[in-house]
Amino acid sequence: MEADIFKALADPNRRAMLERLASGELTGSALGEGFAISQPAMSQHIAVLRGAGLIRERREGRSVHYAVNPDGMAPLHDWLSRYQAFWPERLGRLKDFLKEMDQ
Amino acid sequence: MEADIFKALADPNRRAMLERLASGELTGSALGEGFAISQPAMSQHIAVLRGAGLIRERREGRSVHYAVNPDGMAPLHDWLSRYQAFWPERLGRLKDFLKEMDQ
DNA sequence: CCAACACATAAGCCAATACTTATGAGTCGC
DNA sequence: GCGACTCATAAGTATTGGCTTATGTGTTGG
Repeated sequence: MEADIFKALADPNRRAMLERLASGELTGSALGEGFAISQPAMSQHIAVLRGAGLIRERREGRSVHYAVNPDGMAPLHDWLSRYQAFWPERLGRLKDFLKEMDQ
Repeated sequence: MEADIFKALADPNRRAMLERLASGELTGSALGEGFAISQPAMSQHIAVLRGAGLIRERREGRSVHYAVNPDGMAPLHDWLSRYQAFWPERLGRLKDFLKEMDQ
């Protein structure tokens, strides 16, 4: 699981795809625009991201709408939290951020 | 930078090494114990982790002590925070954690 | 129906990478 | 100084991974 996530994120194209999806749901062809790779390459990347649980898909007619999976990054976050002890100053900044959010 | 981190973390052996180092500083040979790979392989993995800024080293005599770099994971954390909007419930748990820390 | 469309799968190719053995460079104890 | 020790580097090999072209599967509109 965790390993699949790290592997999926190791590729810059896949990270870029995720970042585009972070702005909202997109169909496969819409997501592919701006990438200098073929449609099959995109499809394969999507398969990897889905295999890692990072995206969800919703078929609608002949197109498929992809979106970021709400808690797909959770295992990564959990893994990363093991190292929070190493950056107390960042915790402070995060605290400020959360305080702001409360208002 | 960011790309180097993701690439470094894509390998399970390197992640395991980091997790061992999270418990505290270790020399190269001590870090290598329990891994079924050769010493040069370990050394190469270490070079990748250092290249990604994830570990620091301290020479002491003929051995080298490796440790997690305090803010090496910061770029990863920053990247990940872009997706925090997708897990509000996790933010809640984190808030509780920080509140506990204050006491 | 049938042609165009949207996406997935197959198969092959090439580059990146993780591993090996062999060796190098520096340090320590005797 | 010399052998043992710790780690790094070199060079070669085998696997992995991302890309391509070609093709398959399902959907839609005329």
